Amino acid sequence: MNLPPVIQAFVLHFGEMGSRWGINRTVGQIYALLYVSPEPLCADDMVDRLGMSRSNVSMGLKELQSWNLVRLMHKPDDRKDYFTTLGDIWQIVRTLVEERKKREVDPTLSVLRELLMQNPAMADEQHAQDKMREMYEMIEMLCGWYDDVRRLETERLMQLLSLGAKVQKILEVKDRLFALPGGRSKEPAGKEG
Amino acid sequence: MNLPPVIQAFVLHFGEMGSRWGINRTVGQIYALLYVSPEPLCADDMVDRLGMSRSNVSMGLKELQSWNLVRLMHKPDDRKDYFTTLGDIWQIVRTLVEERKKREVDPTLSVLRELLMQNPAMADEQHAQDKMREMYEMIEMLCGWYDDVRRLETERLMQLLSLGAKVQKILEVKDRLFALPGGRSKEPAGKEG
DNA sequence: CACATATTTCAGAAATTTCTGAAAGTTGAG
DNA sequence: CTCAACTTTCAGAAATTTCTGAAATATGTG
Repeated sequence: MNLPPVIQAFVLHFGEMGSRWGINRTVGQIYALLYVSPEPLCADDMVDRLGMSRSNVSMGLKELQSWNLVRLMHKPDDRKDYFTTLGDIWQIVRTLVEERKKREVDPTLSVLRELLMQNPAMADEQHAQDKMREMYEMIEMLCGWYDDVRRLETERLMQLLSLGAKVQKILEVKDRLFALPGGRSKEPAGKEG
Repeated sequence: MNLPPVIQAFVLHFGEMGSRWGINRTVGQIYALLYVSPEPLCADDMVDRLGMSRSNVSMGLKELQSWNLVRLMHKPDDRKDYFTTLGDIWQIVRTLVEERKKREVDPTLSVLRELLMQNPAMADEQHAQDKMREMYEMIEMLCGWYDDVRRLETERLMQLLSLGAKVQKILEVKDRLFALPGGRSKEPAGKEG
């Protein structure tokens, strides 16, 4: 590797992290390098700095493009492809979550839905389906929440995150304010309304 | 494998998912099987049903115990170790998040903190540190939020999730209610009181 | 088209991870 | 202590994933 020490440490760490999250180590390194680079880099830059083969860089970039994590650019009078990460860190996280949902969560929901349609042949299958339903409903709930918050502007999202569980307190106030004599204030907050 | 079809499909799918998230396929299978089993299972049960070696099951269970995902039990007059998953699906997700934070997020924060202390030797390092700071601050913010919501009871958490971005509307109402003439209502919502 | 420059593909090599059987370790009962 | 029942360890085998160099492909230029 041919990088200033601080950048090298960062790149190595994110290579490791990547591989713990099912992302190829070198793909993690390429992305980390792009993330901290002030200018777009071409494949040969990455070969120089990361010390991996040209073909490996090529495959890594292809992978990153398929994840929408990287954008291809050109410079005038230069036939090389240059790459950058796109957006700020919040946009990056949004993209990561979106892609992982598409690739792993949605297919899991499909599988669960399909298995829940089957007729249980025995008691164990019946019980298994109950557990699968429990899981299905949780994932659906998380997806519903995600679908809602992903539309927020980053500014608003950060506001919400800063609030944390204090939202809870606001809800309690709301509950008290709108409490009806019949005790309807205890009904769970629904999405409608 | 020696499992009813619905359970087998579930176990296989979660083995796949596990391996996409950096969890060994067979560990995923063991956990999936335990999750849908109505009764605690012993290692030999798992060997029978999953068709893997006894030693593999032993290692998988050790791994799952280190993640606090599985509890060891005993039956009267039986020297075997029996295992179950613990808690409902929400508790499971909490445990997963907690452990992953401990193993991956916290160490990442340490690395970033350390790298941000270094004196940048050149312009590129300076820029890299700016990007690392951006990342560090985002992770801190997410952790702060997590630290808040993880304390909520599941019932409350679900309520919050169902609300989704509607919390936003409540905030807007609050902003209007407490708006001061000087325009202070536009300050970002802080964690302090 | 021929050439130079650049990228991609892919078969096999290398590295890593996972899995297994055999041996060693542990534990409770007699 | 000895035995039987059970679990863990671990070195090497097997499987999988990653990486590479060489060849193929693509593309802009004259």
